[in-house]
Amino acid sequence: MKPASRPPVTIYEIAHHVGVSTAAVSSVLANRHVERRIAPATVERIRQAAHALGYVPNMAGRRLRSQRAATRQIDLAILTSFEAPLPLVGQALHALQRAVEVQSTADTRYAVAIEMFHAGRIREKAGLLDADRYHGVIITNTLPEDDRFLAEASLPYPAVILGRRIAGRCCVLEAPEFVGRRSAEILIESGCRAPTVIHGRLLTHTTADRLDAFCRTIRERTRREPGVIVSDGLHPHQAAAALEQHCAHGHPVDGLFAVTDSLAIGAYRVLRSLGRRIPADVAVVGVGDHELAEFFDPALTTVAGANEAMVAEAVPLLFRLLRGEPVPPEVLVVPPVFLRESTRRPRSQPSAGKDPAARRARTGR
Amino acid sequence: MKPASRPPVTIYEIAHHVGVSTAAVSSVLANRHVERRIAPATVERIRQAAHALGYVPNMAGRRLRSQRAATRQIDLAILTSFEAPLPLVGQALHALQRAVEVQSTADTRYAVAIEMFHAGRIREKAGLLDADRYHGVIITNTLPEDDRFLAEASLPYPAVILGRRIAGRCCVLEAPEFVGRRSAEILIESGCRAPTVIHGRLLTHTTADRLDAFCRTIRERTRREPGVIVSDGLHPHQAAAALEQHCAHGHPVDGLFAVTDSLAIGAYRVLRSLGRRIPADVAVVGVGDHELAEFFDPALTTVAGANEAMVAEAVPLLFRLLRGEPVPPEVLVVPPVFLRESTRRPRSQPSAGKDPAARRARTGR
DNA sequence: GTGAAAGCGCTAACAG
DNA sequence: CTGTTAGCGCTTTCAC
Repeated sequence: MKPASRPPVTIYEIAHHVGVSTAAVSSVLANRHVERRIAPATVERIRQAAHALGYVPNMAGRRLRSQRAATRQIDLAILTSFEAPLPLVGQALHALQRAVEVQSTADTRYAVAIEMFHAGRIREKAGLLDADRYHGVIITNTLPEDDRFLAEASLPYPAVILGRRIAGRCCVLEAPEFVGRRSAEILIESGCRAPTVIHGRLLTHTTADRLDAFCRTIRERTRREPGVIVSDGLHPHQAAAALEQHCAHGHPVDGLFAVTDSLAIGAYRVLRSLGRRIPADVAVVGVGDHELAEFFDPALTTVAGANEAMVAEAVPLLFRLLRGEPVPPEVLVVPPVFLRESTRRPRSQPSAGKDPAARRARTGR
Repeated sequence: MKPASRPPVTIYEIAHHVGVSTAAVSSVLANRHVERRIAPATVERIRQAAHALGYVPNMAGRRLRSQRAATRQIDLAILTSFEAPLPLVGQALHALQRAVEVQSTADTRYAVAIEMFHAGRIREKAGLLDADRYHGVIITNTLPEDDRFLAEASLPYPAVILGRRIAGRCCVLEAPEFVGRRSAEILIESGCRAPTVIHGRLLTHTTADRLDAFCRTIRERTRREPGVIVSDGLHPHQAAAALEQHCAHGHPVDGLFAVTDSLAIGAYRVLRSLGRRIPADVAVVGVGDHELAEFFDPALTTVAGANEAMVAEAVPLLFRLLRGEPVPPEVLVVPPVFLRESTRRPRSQPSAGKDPAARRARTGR
């Protein structure tokens, strides 16, 4: 943020500067000087002055006045973090746009904006609490710090929160524990003895829940500690590095749960380069937010992140809030599960005796 | 679009309805009734009335008035089609947000909106020509029909066009022919005898250019016609279906250029299921807009779409337009090339004699 | 506790 | 051809 500069230039100043009326300036700026039959020389002087003075139109003023056809504009926003993977934002955006298109009437138009904050620092986002910006927002990809802020802050507009539970707000969530538990079960059913989870250092509400549920389920069912790999970030590169190091340290891995799709992609590459076959040597379960999961080789089994489903719930909720209708404080979405090749471990386990790495992993040591 | 309904409710009507002044209504609606010490009963009645009448605040009015601290708001938008792949939009959005963050000052805030139109039907987009919405826009993912419209239309705000050349507008483009030509060269250098291109039915300026340049280069260098596969859409499924059918018809393919990354993904799967090895049997070149190209198996060689580079050029251009500074009518971006495994055809071609499909393909028949 | 009233920056109807 | 002026819907100061 740079310091403030001088106050905005108005058409009044331009008019004064050129020595004409504001009406003349207005019409020139709106390219309506032809109808107004303004002298070409004047038009030119007005344009020059506007440029020279650094005129920037005030859209609020323009809108307020020209809204003569009684078109009201509804301003919506999606609030997300810079660090978040874009696909979820893209999905939300797409769903919102489609809804908006349907909701649009001759006298109501919508604008969908995106606001980005730095993960964990939503409170520093300027203008967040201003009541003069948005009619409603969808908030997503927050970190726990952000959630805490949102719980205290009184946002001056209706909001739907995606993927987090925040007291007093309308939230759409993945059914808690589901993803972590099902992923653990899938790995166990695949015969894994050394199930391991990989996650990024920054844990959101959702990823923390997945991690916890996975670990708990593994402990309960196998009486062992699950392996845990912490990646610096969510990028495949980082996941690959973390997994590689984990394996290099001799930790056994024959089943991998990636709390996020991008982590699974990174894992695939390392496993391939280590000569570990999927699913024969290592079964992999990902979170299927990624539309390409089924195009991986082998196709990735996913306990699908509920993104799409969550978005589908959130958008109508936002419109209900906008209309002032009552909404449930919380909507749980149970994500679909896609069993694909990455966990379809053959019963006969043909490689068990041949591959030393696989055997070591499978014995849990 | 539904038909119009009654005109918007204002605080004046609420005030009238409840029998209080607009000042009272305003303070209640802004949750400032405590400072104003309004009677709880009145507060409640105002709230009820607002709800009952279906009050929707007019942000323009609010903003105009409360803009006392001289904060001016700059409204920017990214205009894209519903049908476009979201990654490009995501990149543009991200780049724009980061720029906006830097540009923000205490007295200037930015809002970045996204507007979506249906491919080829940008002219039907309501409010596109309204001067009271945006200070500037970035337009992308247009089809030729849209480009024609944009060339005629006089948009009432500065615009930067991504990936298309439109007379009289500031455009950022992939260096023409580069992607198609380089891709053709890479396949030829890989020893392909039956290079084939796959593209979607809808051709944008960019994809058409890639297709043309590819075909021309193949013809010039090999004196043969390139194979052409037309996919119904850009989705991997559709690409897979198209390629499968092409192969089923006995058309030889030993080199494939996918004008779009998602097409390459679909192709990978089909080739795998047909038992064709990449790159031994079929070399594949994609367009590397996809951040995951290097995580494919084998890693995909890409003549990178210039998306990232284009966006990096476009954002500063938009700000220069906003400041009224002169801009070049056209900026060409030469995309980087990433040679990866999908074209690293081994010199010895160990499979040439063994795989009948491969041999057939390689002889060009 | 509450109302009256002055504009925010702009457009457009109207009067020269 | 050009200027004057009345608001658009809202917030806020000031007066009661």
